This record gives sequence, structure tokens and C-alpha cells, in this order.
Amino acid sequence: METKRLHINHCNLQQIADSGQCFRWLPYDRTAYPGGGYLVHDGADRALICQNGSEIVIQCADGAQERWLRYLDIGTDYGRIINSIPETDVYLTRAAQVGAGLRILHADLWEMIVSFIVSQNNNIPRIKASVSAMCRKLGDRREDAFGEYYTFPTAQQLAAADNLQGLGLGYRDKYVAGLAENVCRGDVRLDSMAEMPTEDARRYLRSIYGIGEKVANCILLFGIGRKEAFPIDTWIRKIIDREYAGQFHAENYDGYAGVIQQYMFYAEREAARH
DNA sequence: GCCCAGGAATGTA
DNA sequence: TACATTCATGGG
Repeated sequence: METKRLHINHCNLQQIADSGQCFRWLPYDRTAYPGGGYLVHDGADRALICQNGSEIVIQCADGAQERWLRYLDIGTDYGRIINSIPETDVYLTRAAQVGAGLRILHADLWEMIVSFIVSQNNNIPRIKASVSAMCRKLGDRREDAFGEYYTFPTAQQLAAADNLQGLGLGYRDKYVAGLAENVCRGDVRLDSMAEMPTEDARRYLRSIYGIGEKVANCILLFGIGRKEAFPIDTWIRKIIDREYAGQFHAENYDGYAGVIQQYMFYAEREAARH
């Protein structure tokens, strides 16, 4: 294990953990890390990531620092994005203030694909439960300095499962099983997507049974870092109808509308909680 | 009992 | 193209 300490602007672990883009952030020893400490799982890896003010502390496997810095999207200037919001848009200005510590994670593509297939017509606590159950039942058991954990199951591991009952997937189990089989057979190739233009990658994702427009955009945004992707779920739909008369001009934020969407999503849910 | 959840597939006109 | 229905599952 090794430790990396650094300062990151516009990074609030608590906000990210509750932003609906990651389903395997487990709160860790909150008394020792009042600013937020999480065992962050992504694909086959995990790290302990903690916060004290603007200082972020990453404890991870030897040689994995760069991997986790990339995961945290260290190269993006979120202050510039927030500052690009026109003052005339009172709603969005406020939303970005509320969620000023959000970042778009560079998460494992396969895990994002499966997780967001599971997310359709579902709620976040149930998505977390299903994803955790998939890992525990089908992933590899591993141990590190913080104890045991389970990797996210590979396509092979998911395809090898005789059935996916008992994971709480509901009717979505056939989507997951079908995709896992197609990936194993080589009929679906995911590694090629990272090189595709976003439109091509979106079309490719949408050709997969169980992936529609919204889920494809979530995968593009969180799985391959395409910040222009703008997922519209029930929360975003509600905001657009109420604040923008049914039409939001995402093209005003060309190349990073997905970040704007995340501010909207977080702020709306934060407001609904109180 | 109903409605909702980070929707999508399918059927119908 | 544009709607309507159906799909598991659990919490409010």
C-alpha cells in the first residue's frame, strides 16, 4: 500500500458519493475522517479515499496512484466550468453552488455498463444492493490492508452464473445475462468504444439489448469520460419542465453538458431531501 | 391499495 | 413518428 496526499479544488467526497454515479463507495470510519472517508471500489480495484478540507488522501495499492488520480478526473478544471454558467440562469447558478464539489468520475467501463443497465426504472439504494450482491456472489474475493472485498464480476463470471436470481435485478436480469454472453462470444466488443467518436459510441451502446438513450449517455459520461453526454432521467426531466419550459439548451455548454447535468441532478435531490 | 425509482422494449395507430 | 402498455422489485 502507498499513500498520496494532494489538494484538489472542487472536490467534495460526500457529494460525489451521493451523486448517483458510483454505487460502491462505502463510508469508512467517519470519526477519524469527519470530512468523509470512503472505501472506493471500481472494477477489480479499490482504495481508501479521505478528505480534510481541500486535502485528499488516497491509500491504494503500490503503483496505483495514477489510476486513482485519473478516476478522480484530476485534469479537469471544474471552477472554469462553474464560472461559465451565465448569471442570468439563476437556477443553474444556484445548482452549481450546491454541488460545487462534484466531479465526473472515470469509472470502469464494464462496471458502468452493467450498473446502469440495472439502474433503469430503479432507485439508487436498490441499484447499490444489486451491484453489491453481484460482486459478492460472482466477483473475486480479495484482501488488502483494509480487509476483504469483492471485485466487480467480469463478463465471463456473469455469463458463467447459471442464473441471476436473488440479486434483485428484476426483469433486467435478461439484459445483463444476454450482454455478458455476447461479450464472452466476442459479438460485442467494448474496448473499441474508447477510440470512437461519441456519436458512434452512443450508437454502438444503443444497439445493445437493454440500453436506451438515457443509459447510453450515463455510460458515455461516467464510463469513458465523454462530458458532452447529457443523460435525462426522471429528475432531470422534472427540472427541465419546471425551470426551462420543457427545453434545456445543452449545446450552450458544448463539450461538458454532462457536468452541468450532474449539478442539476444533485441539487434537485438535495432539495427533495429537505 | 397507489405511486415512484438515474427506462427500455414492444405493440398500436 | 408518436403514444400506450408492460416489465420486477421494494420503499414511502
